[in-house]
Amino acid sequence: MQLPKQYNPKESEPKWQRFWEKEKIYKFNPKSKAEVYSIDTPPPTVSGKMHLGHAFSYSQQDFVVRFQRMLGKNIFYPFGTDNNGLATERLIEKTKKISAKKMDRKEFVEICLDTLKKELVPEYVSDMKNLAISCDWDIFYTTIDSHCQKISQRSFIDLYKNNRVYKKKTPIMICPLCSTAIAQVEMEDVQKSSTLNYIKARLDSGEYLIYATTRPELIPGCVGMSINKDGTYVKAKKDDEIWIISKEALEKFKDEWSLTFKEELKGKDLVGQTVTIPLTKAKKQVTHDQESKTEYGTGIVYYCTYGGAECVEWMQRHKGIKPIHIMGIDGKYNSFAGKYQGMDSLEARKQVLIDLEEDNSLVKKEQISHVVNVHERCGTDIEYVATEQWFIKYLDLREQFLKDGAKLNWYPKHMKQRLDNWIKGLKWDWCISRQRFFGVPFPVWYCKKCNEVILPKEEDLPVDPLKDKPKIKECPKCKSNEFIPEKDILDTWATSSLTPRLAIELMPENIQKKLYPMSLRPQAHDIITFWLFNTLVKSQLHYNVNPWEDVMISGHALDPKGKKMSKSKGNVVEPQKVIEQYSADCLRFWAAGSKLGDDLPYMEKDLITGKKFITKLWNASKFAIMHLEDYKGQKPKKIEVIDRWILSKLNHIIKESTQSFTKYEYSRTKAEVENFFWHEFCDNYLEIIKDRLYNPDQRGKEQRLSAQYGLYHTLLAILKMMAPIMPNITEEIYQLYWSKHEDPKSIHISLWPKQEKSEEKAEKIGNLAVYAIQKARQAKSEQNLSLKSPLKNLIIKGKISKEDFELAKQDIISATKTGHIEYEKLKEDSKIDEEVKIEL
RNA sequence: GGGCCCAUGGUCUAGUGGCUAUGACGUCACCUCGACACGGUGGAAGUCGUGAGUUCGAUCCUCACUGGGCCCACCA
Repeated sequence: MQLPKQYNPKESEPKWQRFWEKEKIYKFNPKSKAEVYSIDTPPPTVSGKMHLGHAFSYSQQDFVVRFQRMLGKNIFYPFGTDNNGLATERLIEKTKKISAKKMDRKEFVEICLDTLKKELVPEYVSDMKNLAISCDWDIFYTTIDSHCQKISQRSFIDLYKNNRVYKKKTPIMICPLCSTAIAQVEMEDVQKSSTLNYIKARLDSGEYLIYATTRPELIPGCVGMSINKDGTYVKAKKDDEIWIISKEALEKFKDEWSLTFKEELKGKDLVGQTVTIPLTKAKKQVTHDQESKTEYGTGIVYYCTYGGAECVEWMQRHKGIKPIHIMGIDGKYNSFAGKYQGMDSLEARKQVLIDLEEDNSLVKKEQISHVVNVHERCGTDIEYVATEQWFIKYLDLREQFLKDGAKLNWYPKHMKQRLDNWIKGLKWDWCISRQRFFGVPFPVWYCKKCNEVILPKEEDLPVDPLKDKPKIKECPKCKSNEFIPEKDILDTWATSSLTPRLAIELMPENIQKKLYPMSLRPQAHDIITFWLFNTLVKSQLHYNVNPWEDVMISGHALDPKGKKMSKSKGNVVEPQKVIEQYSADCLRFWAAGSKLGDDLPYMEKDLITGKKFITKLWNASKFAIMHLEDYKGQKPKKIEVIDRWILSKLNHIIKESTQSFTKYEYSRTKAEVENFFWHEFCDNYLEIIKDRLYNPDQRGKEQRLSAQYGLYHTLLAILKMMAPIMPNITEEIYQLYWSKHEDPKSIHISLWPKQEKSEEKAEKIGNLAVYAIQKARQAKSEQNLSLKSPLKNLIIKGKISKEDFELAKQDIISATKTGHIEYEKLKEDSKIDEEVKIEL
């Protein structure tokens, strides 16, 4: 058979993609009795094209899925996209140049759905297919479709009925500029310079507390003054006034403020006193708070509604305190802010500082630099405002979640710590409501009269309360017939935490039982605390069971210098271009180069190595197929010792790579097979058997058949073991020859090579032969001779018997081109195991 | 501040309580050997981050430190 001289991935890869699709190679078979292996595929957020990080982690999960498929399992490998969140909303606003705020929600949602369906999702899926991801593309969901909306809403109703959700007025983060609630993930840390203001507040005793704040403008919202009861404070004389600050603060400001020390006191002596806040003249209690530190500022802090997360927490610790809501969701101060009404924080700050100065209450302004949370989109400082929000109650279950997390099989193990860490640090219940436009609506109406919550029946889901009316005629409580729809939408995580159900419920009910809990959740480490945890929570709350058995956590793709890739840095590598230039197999080869969980810098040299590997595989296969043309799969009566040697070595590789792959250590499998193929198989084995293959007249027909046998089985096993990593080139070679002799119509549904017994004796003989051949090569190389130049004499000493040596003798002669060969058996107790002498 | 990971020839990386520490890229010399010059053979290159401990013996185990990365919290 005449094979093309070169392998052309540009032709080959699309050809096999079409083949796999047409032949339904990756199709889940609901009727099969084989063991099911189900994957909770991460639904990527479709905000543009597939990026390198996706290519990296989806390749890694695809390696293990392909391996499991080759173990003969029935693979349930769905694909979904996550489109219900903010990312999509923003992308559509940007690309379509529209504003959700300024238009009808219905209309906006229509545009989003349409763009997703026609443009974003198809392009993304096509990228995934080009990468040879082996999902069953017919099992497809997108988190905004009605199937997903239904499941998401059902989840909410279920939790509501089990008293696991509640609604509460509580502070949330808002962006005053965008006039909307935002989530933690939408925040960014920025180092900003700011002013720490020292302000004087009069105690009823006539003495003054000096407190420090970067948010003086919140003075109308002040709810309390706090100190640390265990801290040491001092009274100091300032002109004719007595100032109270912490001992540390006195050290700092003694000279600057011309203070004279008067007496020391404990923080607890201050607790319970009443203090008058300047400007507003409001009277507040001095209380203890564990977070008040004597070393910061003056050791005295005022708390407002709301200066930041710490104020929110303070309010929670001090139950009796009533918040004073001075700000609306637009960030503007309301009537509770008195003369500052209508201003935003920046304007108010200026005015308050002027007023404080006039009031003679401003002691000092200090320039500081601190970290501020800003909205990543517009850079505006985050504000906290109290609004009505829906929560899932789960803080009481933390202990249980820790135990559930421990029951998962973690790959790699240490990633579990991140989940534990997160669960232990949980302080809030899970806020699932968002004041946004594009997403899954809450399936809730309220009775206009008595505010009773009205829920739809499950069979009526999904509903959009803004469009749909409740099916019931009147409120079951007060008989009123007027209802108000809930306008909020569910947070994206409330839906994506249901991905196992979203996928499984695409199957008939009798199949669903086989699929849950799922076998594997593959994902990257950055969202363990969100996606992994949330999915665990929902599964436990709904079904009392973990959603999966194994979790496989992959790392990140980094730029060549080991830095994060980001558009703003301009160091982004586009996987589409890499595939175009090198092929999907090369990209996957690179992705297989990192240990599971490790980050991996993108290095062009690794792509080149992959390309060379493909070429080598192609050339070696070309050679093999050429010599296997007349081979009919028969087993020779006697297998030559060198052939038994390679088969025995192969067995070790099969054993190790199977073990590695079972533990999700695809990088080891790749490295082991790569090394075995290149150095053992090509460099040694192929060179040794060439003579037998080319010259059966001299070496014997049976001896040639033995070489063919070794060649056939070893290369086939190598191809199979590389197939999960490089599905295209291995399929190409398989189809050129092996598919005509083996049953499965694709290498990807062929069975993973089985480990057979190793032959220790054959290995010893073969190893000695290879050692002798290497010595001969070395001798020739040192003399700058060609490797085909003949040797005069080759004397080999070793511990194998003379008879055993005879078995490999002819192969050694032909591989070294020696004119004469001698063998001497070393004594068992000899210090050296082998020795080779060469005469050129 | 809490937690986790990493540190091995110029670069990236494998690995193990003990034999000359893996491989790739690069580099140097040679070789057109009937698959492959995107190749082959051979060579040079590493005190396995620093310090201490456990041990007969540590690159591997323990502790501390230094540097890099990640996650979480974050200071009025």
